[in-house]
Amino acid sequence: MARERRAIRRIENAAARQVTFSKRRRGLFKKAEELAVLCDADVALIVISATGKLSQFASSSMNDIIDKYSTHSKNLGKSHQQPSIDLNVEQSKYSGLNEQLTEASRGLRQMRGEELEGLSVEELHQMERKLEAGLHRVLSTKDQLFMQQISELQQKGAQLEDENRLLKKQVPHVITAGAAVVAADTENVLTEDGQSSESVMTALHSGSSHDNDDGSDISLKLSLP
Amino acid sequence: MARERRAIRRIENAAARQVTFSKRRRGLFKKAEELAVLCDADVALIVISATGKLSQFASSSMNDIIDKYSTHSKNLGKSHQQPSIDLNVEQSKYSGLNEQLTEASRGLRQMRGEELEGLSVEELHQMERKLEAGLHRVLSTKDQLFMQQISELQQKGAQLEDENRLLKKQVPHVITAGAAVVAADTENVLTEDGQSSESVMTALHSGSSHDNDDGSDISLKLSLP
DNA sequence: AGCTATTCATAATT
DNA sequence: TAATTATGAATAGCT
Repeated sequence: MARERRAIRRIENAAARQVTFSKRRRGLFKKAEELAVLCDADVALIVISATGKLSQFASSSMNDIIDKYSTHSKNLGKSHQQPSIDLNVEQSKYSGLNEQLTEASRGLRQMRGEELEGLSVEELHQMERKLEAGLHRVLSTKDQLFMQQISELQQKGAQLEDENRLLKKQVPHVITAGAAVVAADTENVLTEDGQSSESVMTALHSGSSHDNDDGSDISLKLSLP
Repeated sequence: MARERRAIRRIENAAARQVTFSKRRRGLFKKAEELAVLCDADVALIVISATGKLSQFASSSMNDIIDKYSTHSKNLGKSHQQPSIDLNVEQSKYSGLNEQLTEASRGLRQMRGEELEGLSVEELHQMERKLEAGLHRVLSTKDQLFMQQISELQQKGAQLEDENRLLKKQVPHVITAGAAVVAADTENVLTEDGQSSESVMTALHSGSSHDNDDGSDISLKLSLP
């Protein structure tokens, strides 16, 4: 697209290939995001360089989108039902989460308060969308934390089971009357959440009515005139 | 890129949005493939339109690429020894949930723009309230299921630990009879991955307490009066 | 679906 | 590696 057209085949020169990779990757991610925003589509993009470095973009939750893909392609892709933890990735959307939420809070304060006169309908819409996005990410993250916890508990449980099996082998005759032999095969569920936040129009309430803990309980209400 | 620059925000007009979607999607896929070919990279692209239609591109095998993504994304991705999990059975528990979500999403999409012409403001408000309530129920239910699962797993873990303790008490007595070597092996098994059994309970709380690096810590409460 | 006028992305070069 | 720039591509608004 410049100076001269370049044939679309593998660039043999490694340095040139790397340069082109950087440039085109940036462009590709930009366009992926633009498509998602402009057209309200779910977009997931994964790029792994020849050297193995990963970059990714997902308009919502990568795992949600992959799940949808799996469903669509009927591959019965249970292979990816594993608890998903897509943190710590280069382009992770979560890195800016707190920042965005801070911004959202400010926005909410503004909306609640007095300075609404100055905002146009379009600005309100935009704000609404930002809040939606932030909320989506929060819910997504909460789900992931849940899933992660469940996964960890399952692993620990499995470990304990193994351990117990071993111990029992060594104590063949010493099974005591009161030992709680747990039927350890109760269901373990790992189901991705059903994409709850495709768009949360006006109000959303995570009903996590649990005092308990993780601080991820969100209660947000946004309403437009 | 033409006639006039278009701001990158959701295109409100449904028809225009669809047209732009088609055009840009084609361009995006083209560039994805070009990047893969030119730079010898693995590229996976999934696009799901607002109406739920899927398109995809993968430079090699979509599943391979997703697997690589998963590997990259997870620190804990080594657990190929998951306890026998029957996902399919449990899926049924969620089928109703997903249905509700699908319905809610459809409704929300409708509210968002498409076929609203015929509805009065009052009807819209009513719809909004319905959806709000439905969403609330869905999220509530989901959270409760999560919590329930975690609770069950915790109980199970605690029971296993008790059992484990009991067994351990008995093992030393048995081994004095003869099998010292076996006992040593047992110790090793227990500490195989450096994770002691006692940490089962702490897993739950690990998600919330630290606002660390990964940005995944969410503790935010937004509420309007 | 096609057709341009424009803007954008980027290949070559510094 | 990061700019610069000339040029080919992509695409927004129309029809």
